[in-house]
Amino acid sequence: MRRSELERRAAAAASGSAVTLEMVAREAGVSPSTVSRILNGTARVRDSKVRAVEAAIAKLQFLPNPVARSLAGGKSMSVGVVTQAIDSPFYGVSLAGIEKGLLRAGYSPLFVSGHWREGDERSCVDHLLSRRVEGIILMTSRLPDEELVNLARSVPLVVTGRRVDGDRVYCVDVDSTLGARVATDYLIGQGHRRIAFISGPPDHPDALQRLDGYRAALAAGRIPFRSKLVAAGDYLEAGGQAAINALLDARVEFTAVFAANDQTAYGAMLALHRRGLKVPQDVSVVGFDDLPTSAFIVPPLTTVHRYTDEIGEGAAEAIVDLIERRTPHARVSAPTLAIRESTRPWRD
Amino acid sequence: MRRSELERRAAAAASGSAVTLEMVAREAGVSPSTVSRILNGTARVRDSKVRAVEAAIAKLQFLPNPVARSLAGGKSMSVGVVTQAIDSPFYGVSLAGIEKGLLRAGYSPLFVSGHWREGDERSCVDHLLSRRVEGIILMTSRLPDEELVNLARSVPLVVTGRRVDGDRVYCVDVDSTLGARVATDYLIGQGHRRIAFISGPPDHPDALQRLDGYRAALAAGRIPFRSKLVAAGDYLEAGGQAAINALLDARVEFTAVFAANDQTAYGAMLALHRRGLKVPQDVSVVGFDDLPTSAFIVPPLTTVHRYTDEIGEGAAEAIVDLIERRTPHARVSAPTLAIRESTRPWRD
DNA sequence: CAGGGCTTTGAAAGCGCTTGCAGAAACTAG
DNA sequence: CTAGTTTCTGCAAGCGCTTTCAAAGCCCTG
Repeated sequence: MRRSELERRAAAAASGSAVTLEMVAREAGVSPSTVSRILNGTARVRDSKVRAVEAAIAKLQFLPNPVARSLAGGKSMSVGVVTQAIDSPFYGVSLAGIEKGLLRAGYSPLFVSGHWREGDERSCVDHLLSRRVEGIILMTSRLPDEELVNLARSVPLVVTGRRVDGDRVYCVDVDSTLGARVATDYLIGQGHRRIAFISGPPDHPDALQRLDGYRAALAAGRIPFRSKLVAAGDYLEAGGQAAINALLDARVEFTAVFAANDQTAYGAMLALHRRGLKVPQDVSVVGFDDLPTSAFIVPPLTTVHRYTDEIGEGAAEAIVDLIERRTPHARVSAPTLAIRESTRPWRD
Repeated sequence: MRRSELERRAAAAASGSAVTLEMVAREAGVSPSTVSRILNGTARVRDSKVRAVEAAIAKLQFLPNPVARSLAGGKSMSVGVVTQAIDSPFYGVSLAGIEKGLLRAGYSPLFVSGHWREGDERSCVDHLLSRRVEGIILMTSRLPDEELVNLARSVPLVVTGRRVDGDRVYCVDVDSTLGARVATDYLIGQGHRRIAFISGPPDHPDALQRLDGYRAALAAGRIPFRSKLVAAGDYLEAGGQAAINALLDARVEFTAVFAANDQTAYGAMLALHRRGLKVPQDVSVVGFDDLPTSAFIVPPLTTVHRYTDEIGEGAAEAIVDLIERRTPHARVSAPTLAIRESTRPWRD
């Protein structure tokens, strides 16, 4: 069934003769306007005609041309998605969620990557605008707040990974501060006092939030914050590795490491291993993100689980709400801690 | 500069007044056709007018509307990309390559996921066709050969991960058989004789190729193939884990494991660890794909490196060639072995 | 059964751009 | 300087669909 349709369509396209709305109209003995109205539900149409048109559509295997639709209706039924790295294990899951949520509502996603560069991101947005998208989802954008607010004047925006207040801007995000807090609390609860923190890139809003959460947990645990325990990472494995090496070279003592994301944690674990330190016997490690792989590395990583798919679906839902002038209410669950085997209690 | 343009555009869109080609024509004192011709280089135009139009374009910040362009010109400047799982770490890198290659040639990608399901894949293709893409890239498609050949009558195709012969079909792929051969050869060269193989899903062409390569290497090394050494995996971590457990439970003896992909290898390593076997001291492990993470797990994984970005860029290049009626010649480099620390020589 | 008020429907005018066609302009040659 | 070419360039007709506007049809009521 589906199969033959595909073939028919293929043949049609090959011969350059796609079925048009007009052909349907003729076949059904009504005017194009009527067909259009039935298709879009923009007006009541006599039942008998509805049936005739539906029959014609089925017979001709008509599929409306979205391009013509966009042009005529001024709406493209597509939304732009600016991600930073389509190949990052982290974004992948969100993107899948976005795709799912958008398709369900009849929109198609247009993915483009900003590569963490402000300039690239700007041209992505331009590109999307020129494609007449009806909304844009920005994953952890780097553009300044004010620019986003401004952009929102022309097209609704959903941003993830940071907070921006504006008229047609909606933020869907997990609470990174809370996640970091939970992770650090856990470590403290396990008896750790000297907890190193490997940060993310300092120009990343959520990296800062994670640091805040770490500090808040320390404060709550009456442990003084010591900047020597904080090492700079870059959200990548290499950064985590370098950070541990730096810490160890500086002879900083710690019994646990909280890495700002899982990739950082992987790098950290490798560095510890190379220096002869065992996880979790000598050092406990906690990550953030809970990448699919994290449950399978050796040892399985204790990490902050964030509901990444929810971010994606939530973002999709919110942008659709915004486009259709409803008030979005998408929320994502609070992060939780997935306790696995890279941590253990500490007793001095 | 860029900044202000974006703002201007935003404002324009907000007030519903995008700059049109006609406005440019008026500003430059020529007809719309002339502007169009200059834009597309479809005809010679007097120098003075070219300059006038260019000035007008710059002044008005005109950006042609791709939707109108598609409708009028019958070409959408977009190509569909059917991937199986946008969130798989493996596809990510290819997708990035595709995006890069396509954008460079002026096309935009439309990503959709088939989720490894034939039905989903079919609707993806339908969706893309309805969006009037000019070409489709299918990443490891599941559709039958004949259907693809047929589809190619309506739109040029590039398929990865398998071979299909047809008129407007081009395959870009790494040689999985060779990759598997290289990996297994290496293990044999290190003195291993009992090499287990964890396969991929049997309905996956490249999974079969990997098995072939494994067998070919054994044959070349005069080692009899033993089916007990082959365990079924699913290209995911869990499958690798289960496979090792099955092997161990069946008391199959082996000193090395060749996993059909890296994710499988991760799962295998975890299972070995849980059973108290050390990698590489007790068992050597080799993977396939060389995911970015593989260099950072403990121990860093020896694995077949495939130039995934080349697959993406090659696919993009090929589809553009096909669309523009040139003969594609994109090739991807042969896989190589990234030797790291999950393997060691074996002496009985 | 005429008149009023709704509902249903078609004609036609676009949406912004491309392109075939034919007239205008610019050259060349005689 | 004119006829014959070769270049330019504008007009107008779409691409396939949406949407306004007004005419047509329908159902009541008095």
